[in-house]
Amino acid sequence: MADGPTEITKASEAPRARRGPSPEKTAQTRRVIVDAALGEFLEKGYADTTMDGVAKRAGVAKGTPYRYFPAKEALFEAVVREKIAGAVIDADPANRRPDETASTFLRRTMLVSIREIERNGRAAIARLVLVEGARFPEMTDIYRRVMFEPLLNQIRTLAATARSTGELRRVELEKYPHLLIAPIWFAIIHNGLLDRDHPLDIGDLFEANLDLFFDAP
Amino acid sequence: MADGPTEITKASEAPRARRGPSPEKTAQTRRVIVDAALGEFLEKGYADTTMDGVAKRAGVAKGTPYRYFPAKEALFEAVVREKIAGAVIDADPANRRPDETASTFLRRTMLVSIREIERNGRAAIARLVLVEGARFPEMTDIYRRVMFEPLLNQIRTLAATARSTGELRRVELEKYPHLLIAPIWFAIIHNGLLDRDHPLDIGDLFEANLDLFFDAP
DNA sequence: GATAAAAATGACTACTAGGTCATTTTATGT
DNA sequence: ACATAAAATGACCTAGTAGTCATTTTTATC
Repeated sequence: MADGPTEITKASEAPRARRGPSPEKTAQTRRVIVDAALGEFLEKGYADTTMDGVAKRAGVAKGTPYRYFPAKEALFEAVVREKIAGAVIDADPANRRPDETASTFLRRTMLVSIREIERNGRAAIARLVLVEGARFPEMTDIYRRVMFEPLLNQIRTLAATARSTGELRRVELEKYPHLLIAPIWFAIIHNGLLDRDHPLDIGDLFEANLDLFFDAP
Repeated sequence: MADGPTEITKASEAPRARRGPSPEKTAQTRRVIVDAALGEFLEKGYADTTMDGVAKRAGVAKGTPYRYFPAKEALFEAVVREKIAGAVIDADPANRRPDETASTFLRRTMLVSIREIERNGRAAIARLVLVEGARFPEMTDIYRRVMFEPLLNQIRTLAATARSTGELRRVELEKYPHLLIAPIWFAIIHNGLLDRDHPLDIGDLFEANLDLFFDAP
């Protein structure tokens, strides 16, 4: 997937002696470049980020990133792919404790990750994927498969269960689980793209929304 | 604001005889260029749109757009500025009929414009503003002032009124009028950027959301 | 039809930035 | 120390595109 400059020694050959800098150093360089690239992409967007700028920020020469990524596009894809991974908001019903209400469960799982979403940079990545999505449909596909659809399905399942136990009276969540996450996305674009000067507290907004479905305590 | 190629005759001078093509023709050319530019910007985004491409699409020569707009940036700004204008979703309480419930009023005003939002291209413009917003903060400012804040204020006012009459039991709307429009924005980015193949019906989503605040009929 | 003023043209320039590669540096095994 | 192979370098090449402007075309007036 992501090519490094080091040839992988085939198991069939005799493991030839390795010369030159250690693989650890190489991996480190790669990491520095990816981190620098993320910073540039977040600050300037894809089009306004230059490979030279990335190299400068990483403290390497113009040509070095090209030893790890064949083109700017590949660098971008690698960056997003590697940074999306940890960005999952999880509400897997399997983790629900016995006798825990759906409402409490959602506060313990979703709400907690949501409250960190701006601080830990995941909101910024979401915005990056959104904004560059038209140019990189594959990127958006990954995002959807990894983050989006699983969460919607978890919410749908949870809603169905909560309805059957009588905890949830409203029917809307089963048809439109989107209604639970819409305020999160709204706040993400609001805070980063629409009104940076008056950021919404994403956690508070989400809680207010939760109260609409599950009556406030 | 938007310079045309024709000098404006000052009222103090004798109104000299006008030569060359009529102002109507000139205005028409300008319109053709703006429309072509909108098309290109929507399809390719700002960075990937070329002035030559705009000219070709408009059926004019490379240099012609520059007679109307000094630079690509100015063309983009003019395009967005002129297309934002009509894109207002309105729920001005002043238009509320006597004895009309808040719920009915919102269905008659907001819901109607929302149901057209994809068809009439306003969703696409919203996405354009979002996606290019980082590069053109001024553009986003206009959007916020013209579309965003007025609507939020209208909703807030409406919520306060509906609460005082007892029609609205939930308190959330007064603190977070955003909760009413979040699903609209969510659907706009969902349909255009996240999952083009499975578009949500924005009107239905909005109605389901409305039912959360005002009990379903 | 001649004239003049504005509009339109498109070859041209300048510049930016992606990508290459011969050369140099680094680090390891002998 | 020396040899060697990988990693890193940065001058260089090139494609593409924003913006210019001398020239040509259009069209209303005389």
